[in-house]
Amino acid sequence: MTKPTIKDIAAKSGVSIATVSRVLGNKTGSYSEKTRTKILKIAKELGYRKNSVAVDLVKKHSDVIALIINATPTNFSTQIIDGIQQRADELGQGVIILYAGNRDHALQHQAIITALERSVTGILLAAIEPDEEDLTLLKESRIPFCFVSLYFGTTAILAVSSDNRELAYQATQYLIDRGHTRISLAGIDGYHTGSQRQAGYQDAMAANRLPAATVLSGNYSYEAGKKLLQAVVDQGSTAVIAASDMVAAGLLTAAHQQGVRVPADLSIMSIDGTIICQITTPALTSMTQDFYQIGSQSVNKVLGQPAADFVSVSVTERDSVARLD
Amino acid sequence: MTKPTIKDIAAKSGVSIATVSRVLGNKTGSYSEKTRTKILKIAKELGYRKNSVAVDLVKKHSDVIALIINATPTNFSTQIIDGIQQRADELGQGVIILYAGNRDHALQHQAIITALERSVTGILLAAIEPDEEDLTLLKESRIPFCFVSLYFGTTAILAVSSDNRELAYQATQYLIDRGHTRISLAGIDGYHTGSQRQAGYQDAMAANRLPAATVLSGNYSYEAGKKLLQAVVDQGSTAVIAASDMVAAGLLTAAHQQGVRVPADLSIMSIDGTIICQITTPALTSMTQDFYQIGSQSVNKVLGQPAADFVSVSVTERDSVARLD
DNA sequence: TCACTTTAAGTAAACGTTTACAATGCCTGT
DNA sequence: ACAGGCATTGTAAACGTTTACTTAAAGTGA
Repeated sequence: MTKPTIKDIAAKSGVSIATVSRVLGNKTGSYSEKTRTKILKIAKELGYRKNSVAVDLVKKHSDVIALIINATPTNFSTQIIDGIQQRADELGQGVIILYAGNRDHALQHQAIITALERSVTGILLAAIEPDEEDLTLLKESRIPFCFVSLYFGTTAILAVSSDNRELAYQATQYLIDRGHTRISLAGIDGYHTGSQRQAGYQDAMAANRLPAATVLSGNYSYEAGKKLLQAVVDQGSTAVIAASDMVAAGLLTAAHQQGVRVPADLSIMSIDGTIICQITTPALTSMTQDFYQIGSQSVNKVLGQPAADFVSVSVTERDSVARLD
Repeated sequence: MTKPTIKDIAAKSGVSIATVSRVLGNKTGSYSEKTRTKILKIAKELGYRKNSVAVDLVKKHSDVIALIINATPTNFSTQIIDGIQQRADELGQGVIILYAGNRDHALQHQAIITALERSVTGILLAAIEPDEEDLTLLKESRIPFCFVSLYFGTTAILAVSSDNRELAYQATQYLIDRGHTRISLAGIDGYHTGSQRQAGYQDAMAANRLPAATVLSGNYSYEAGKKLLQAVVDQGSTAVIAASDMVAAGLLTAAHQQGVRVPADLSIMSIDGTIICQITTPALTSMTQDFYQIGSQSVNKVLGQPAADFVSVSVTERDSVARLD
């Protein structure tokens, strides 16, 4: 037995497929109660399940938004996804997630194409740094897209994120307020998010007439953090701002291994504020982002609803920052 | 301008849509090189992008496998996804991920239905415990499904996972070999995975003529771990097997807070072996699962290729287990 | 040159829905 | 009893592809 269609239901109940479609689609007021119950009964008997592919084709439209993610944001992705899923649900949209690997260009490109070919309502790109080609592809398609947790420095491209410059500025100021003057910034890359944070850090240092250290670049990973501790020590800093919780965790592991005490010898300020911060010893003080909000606002934005460009950040004090006197 | 179709290409190049379709679909040997280049050129000019929805409809088939995940496996999900994506790619299948929230029944059900309606090649359910209704739904559909990281105790239902009984047995034996006799098991639930691990633990204890402690149940989360430390202490155990890295991390945090030294006062053996184990202090000794393999094998299995039922586990020694003398 | 094969291309049906439009029958008020 | 309206249903086109079948043209060997 092959999968039943509305044609089967129509045949079995002696009505036309149009009527079946209307009943199943809940078009009000165009069929009698009697037909309705009969059709519903037969549909259930047959184990009918609608073919969304056919529906999408005729409607030229999907009621689905595609979310493209990569491996990097492991730690915070569930919060973003929760926010997206929840808000999408409220707006009657389904969500499919496309995985773009670990900053893998081919996969990333493939994911975008897949989304485009499926006539989705909108495309969300979480923590994805697109290359020119991808961006052109997106722009030329008729379908709206929005970057999540990434800001281009222009409102011409839809995006929802924390204000990375402000975030880094606050992180830096927080450390300065606690007496630190030699502060490192570690683990960021040279793309949008990274350079915005770098700017915030440098501005804050300058505003306090303090010399900014050379930024220690990395890829937001645990391994990067581990590798960068030595450089931080070499810079003679008493505090370091980590580009992510993972970087912070890596710095901390390396610190333990090399006998650098945290926070006595070195204070660590992390960026993200996920559960990772609670797991380490000492727990990591962090600039905490509201990933759930970022997710739900981005859904609003990609669907053309009013939405914030930036969502607020706050510092969560834990145990990795010392006050210097 | 609306999205171009093969009809537009056909019109512009003066051939029929059949020919266009053949060229674009790379059907060899049924068109001349000249037409081919002409069509390709025009397609590019027009910015043509195939409509997968229409293709799927006519082919009644998707070349896509659906992966349903929930929030719980945050920690290991990327490895599983990597394995799945990689293997699926090799076999010419795309992957779409459907998110089922935090063990949210409605969402989970919805995700299954979505997959069913989209005529995917196969459905993968990662760390999902289905209820009867979901299982019936899946069985009655014509499409193959495979559970990932969950074993039903029967080969009637496709599944790929670690051998949870064996895993727990080994974990227990490992601790016993190091002189522990009072061992707790914390954080598991009563479903398949949980009860298999419980059995392994109890068997190992019995085989060593040791009394098994009452199993401390939980939901594999950090919070559960935190909450359960006191119970572990109350059981007077010198060692505890944690149901997951997150549970282990929770136990450890609570231990720090309550002055219980790890591993001096209490040894912790974690299950999973993700990066979390490296982040904590002390680093967590773990039963390490090969999630990448679990992922790739499950793709094989759901596509009808030869595949393992179980993938091997191993212990990774770190610093959270003490030897008792 | 003729019958025959090969190559290149076209025609039209099919996939499973939705929906504009048409048709039917019944009811209403006069 | 009849025009008009409404409720209910049917007919058929459309969505953008793929593909079986057909046709036309060109090449082949004797």
